[in-house]
Amino acid sequence: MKNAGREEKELLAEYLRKHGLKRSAQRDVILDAFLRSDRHLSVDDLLALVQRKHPEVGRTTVYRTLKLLQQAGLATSLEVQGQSRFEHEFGRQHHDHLICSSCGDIIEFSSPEIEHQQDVIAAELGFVIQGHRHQIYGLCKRCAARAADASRRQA
Amino acid sequence: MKNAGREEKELLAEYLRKHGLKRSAQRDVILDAFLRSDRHLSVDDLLALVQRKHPEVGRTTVYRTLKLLQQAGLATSLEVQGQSRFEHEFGRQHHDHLICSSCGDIIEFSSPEIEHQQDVIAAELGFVIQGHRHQIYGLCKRCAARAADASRRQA
DNA sequence: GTTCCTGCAAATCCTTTGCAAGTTC
DNA sequence: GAACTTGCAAAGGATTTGCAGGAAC
Repeated sequence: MKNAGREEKELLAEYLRKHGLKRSAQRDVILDAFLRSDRHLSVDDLLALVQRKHPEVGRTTVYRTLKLLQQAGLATSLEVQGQSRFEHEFGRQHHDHLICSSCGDIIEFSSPEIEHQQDVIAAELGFVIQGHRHQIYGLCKRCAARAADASRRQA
Repeated sequence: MKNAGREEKELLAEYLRKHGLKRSAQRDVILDAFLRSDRHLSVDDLLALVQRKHPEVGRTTVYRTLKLLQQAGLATSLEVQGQSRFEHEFGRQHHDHLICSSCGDIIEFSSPEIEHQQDVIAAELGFVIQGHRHQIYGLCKRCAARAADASRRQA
């Protein structure tokens, strides 16, 4: 795991250069924490990770840096319960999410069939797709099992 | 259009009775305004409609009544740009939405193929579906045409 | 009469913005 | 040194909640 995320770090550096922006210790640290995680982080999740080693970094900077990372193509966001969460974007194929309403777990899925159907629907309407969000809510395997168990015991 | 929404009104009455809740002038008026519209209303949209004839009704009551209508199965919500919007639920089949990022228009679609694929995906993961949200963003036919026009003129 | 409703103001949650001080190039 | 960044505090928008007065059953 040496040089983990080296490519992403260079991408950010390039983005900064191209846009006349500046490097900073905070940006380095936030990107690093972001890359080390493979979860769907909320702003506060990421802030907490960063503050473990750098308590002086502020929430505002995390917000601003995440926006930057999105613009640089390193992160994308999803909305879960009215809150933004962020995941890696670079080098990943598009996917959507199943979200467990019990434990909050977020599972990724991708479906060429669904993507294709979207195109068909849009084409019929003359609609030009720019993006989409598709979330499936329910119980993950574990929580479903637990729920089944509980109702069995009750019977 | 005599007795428009009579069935829905009875449904609400029944819901109130069953739950030991009370009827009120505000609830009548809000439901009525909601039923007369066929758009995807924000809380403030609905508030404005209601206040045309009943300026004394407060925003809080609209919030509370919309929650009630959802529980009674008369309304469902969708999230658009971090804001809730509401549409009729009773007697309607499930559908999802295309949202024009230029004019804000919301177009409905439904796709048995997509619904089926969702079931397949969930089944593979042992995930029990409770619901889903699927939104496609882009340009509606009219805005796409306008955009194409503008870029042509520029060339 | 008791219980439920209403509307206001205040509070909450997430996110953005103004600004003075600190950094980077 | 000019331009960009930061972190705080304040502002912002959407939604919820506490509460006293009013309506429904």
